[in-house]
Amino acid sequence: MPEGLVTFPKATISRFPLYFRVLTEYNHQNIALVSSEEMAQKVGVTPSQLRKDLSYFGSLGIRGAGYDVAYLLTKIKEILGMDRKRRLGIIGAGKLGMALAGYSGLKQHGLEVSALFDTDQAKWGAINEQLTVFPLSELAVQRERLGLEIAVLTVPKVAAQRVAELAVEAGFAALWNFAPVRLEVPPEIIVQYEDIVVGILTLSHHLARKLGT
Amino acid sequence: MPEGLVTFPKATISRFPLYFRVLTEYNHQNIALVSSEEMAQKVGVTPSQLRKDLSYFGSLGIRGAGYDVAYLLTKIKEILGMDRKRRLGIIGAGKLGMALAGYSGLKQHGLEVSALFDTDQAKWGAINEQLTVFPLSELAVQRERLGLEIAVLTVPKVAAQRVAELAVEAGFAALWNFAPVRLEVPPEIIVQYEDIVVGILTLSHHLARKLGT
DNA sequence: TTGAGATTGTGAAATTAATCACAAGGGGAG
DNA sequence: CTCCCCTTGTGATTAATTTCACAATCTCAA
Ligand SMILES: NC(=O)c1ccc[n+]([C@@H]2O[C@H](COP(=O)([O-])OP(=O)(O)OC[C@H]3O[C@@H](n4cnc5c(N)ncnc54)[C@H](O)[C@@H]3O)[C@@H](O)[C@H]2O)c1
Ligand SMILES: NC(=O)c1ccc[n+]([C@@H]2O[C@H](COP(=O)([O-])OP(=O)(O)OC[C@H]3O[C@@H](n4cnc5c(N)ncnc54)[C@H](O)[C@@H]3O)[C@@H](O)[C@H]2O)c1
Repeated sequence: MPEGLVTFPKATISRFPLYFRVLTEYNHQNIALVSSEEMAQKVGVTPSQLRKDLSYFGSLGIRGAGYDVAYLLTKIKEILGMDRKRRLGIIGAGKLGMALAGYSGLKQHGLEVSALFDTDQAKWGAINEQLTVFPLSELAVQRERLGLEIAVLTVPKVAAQRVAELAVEAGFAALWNFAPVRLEVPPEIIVQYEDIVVGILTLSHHLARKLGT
Repeated sequence: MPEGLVTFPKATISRFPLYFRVLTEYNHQNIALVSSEEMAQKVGVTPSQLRKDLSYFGSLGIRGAGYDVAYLLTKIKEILGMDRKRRLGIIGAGKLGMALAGYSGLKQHGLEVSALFDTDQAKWGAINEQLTVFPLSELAVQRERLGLEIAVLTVPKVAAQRVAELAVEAGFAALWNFAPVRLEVPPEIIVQYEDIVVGILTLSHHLARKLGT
């Protein structure tokens, strides 16, 4: 089955990080082999959904036995692009930007925050041994120097479109946008939106339904 | 059409916050009437999807004319439970918890962070005029006193399950969980997961595909 | 008051996603 | 080496969601 031609539900990819997490746990517990049933239970999906999800990327299991934990981990890393380190530059060294810069969950997944950028002069300079906040004018130079691929947008929403354009000009291939606005960028640029308000308002809706507003 | 009986796609609700945002903009610009085509364009959905989404909640537009901005805003507020203020208690006054506590986007949607809780004694006390960090033992008392409904979990993942149980015991009706773990709670408790790693790994996958890993 | 023009609301059709159910192997006991 | 048991991989089926296309009906101008 030629991997490049298969199409699969968009939701499939969003389940892979969850598979990755439970596999990491099994690995820690020195469990070498796991069945789709056991794993699916832990993730909260059906076994057939798990098997179907994996099947889009080849025949990754062992019939009659289950899935080899270590092997499946390396395959999932490959699928999610975790087989090599990806470097992030955070634009907007404010409350959220600084929280993300100090979030260990990123490094655990091969994602390294390597620089921050801000227009506020007062924020420029080293934060610690590894991290420095640069002025925006350094965007292209530091991207090149540090090998940054992904720009994280944690600037106020009014600045987001302009900053996105600067990031594209500076050569970033992908944007991870936390500002609550839709960005206009060239089609070859990958954009991932992270909209926290959608989550809490979904919750609020359920709450309103349950309580009768 | 009896509102309570209609079923609709889960994704419908997650589009309402986006509709709300563009309507707020129209409102600011003193635009009173807007067509599904114009609005859909701005949000990034098809006009028929927008109309279908709204139709699940009644006949909210005016045939031949469009949607009345002010009216639709009040209806969407109702649907999303924004017609009254909801109070949040943040458990875990760390990097992310503090960022959320200072996030103006919440208040703009009728969501008010009214207290924080932490086990770390060094964090206890007032942050500013409005906000205080309490010890976890105060959870039930302060929930009652301040009218907190939603517990925001921004604690390390190893603590999340235990903290969720404490929040339920303390009488919270809903949990907004930022820790990367599935929570075991009674079925009547509403849980919304916010998993940032899913987003960035989805992006990483697209990047790997595009660049050939 | 009437008719032309516009845009909604919505069944039906098309598309996409999830589940089912079982044939196709692989493992291991004897 | 063989046979039985077990679990995967996957077509077929069912379910969910989106898109289509047009009848319904509202506005506005004359
Ligand atoms: N704080 C949160 O918890 C949270 C949650 C979800 C989304 N967001 C979104 O993230 C963004 C940042 O929020 P925040 O709370 O961290 O705000 P903040 O004000 O704390 O930080 C914004 C930072 O961006 C910098 N900045 C402003 N204009 C800039 C520009 N043109 N180029 C580079 N840097 C610029 C500011 O100097 C500041 O350091 C906002 O769009 C917000 O809606 C925040
Ligand atoms: N930092 C981020 O940008 C980010 C992003 C996404 C998700 N998260 C998740 O959010 C959670 C918090 O992350 P963080 O970076 O803010 O960590 P942090 O270490 O800065 O903050 C954690 C806070 O929780 C407190 N705490 C620990 N155990 C507790 C308990 N049992 N009860 C109450 N409070 C307790 C600690 O004292 C600390 O103040 C983690 O689960 C993390 O995976 C963080």
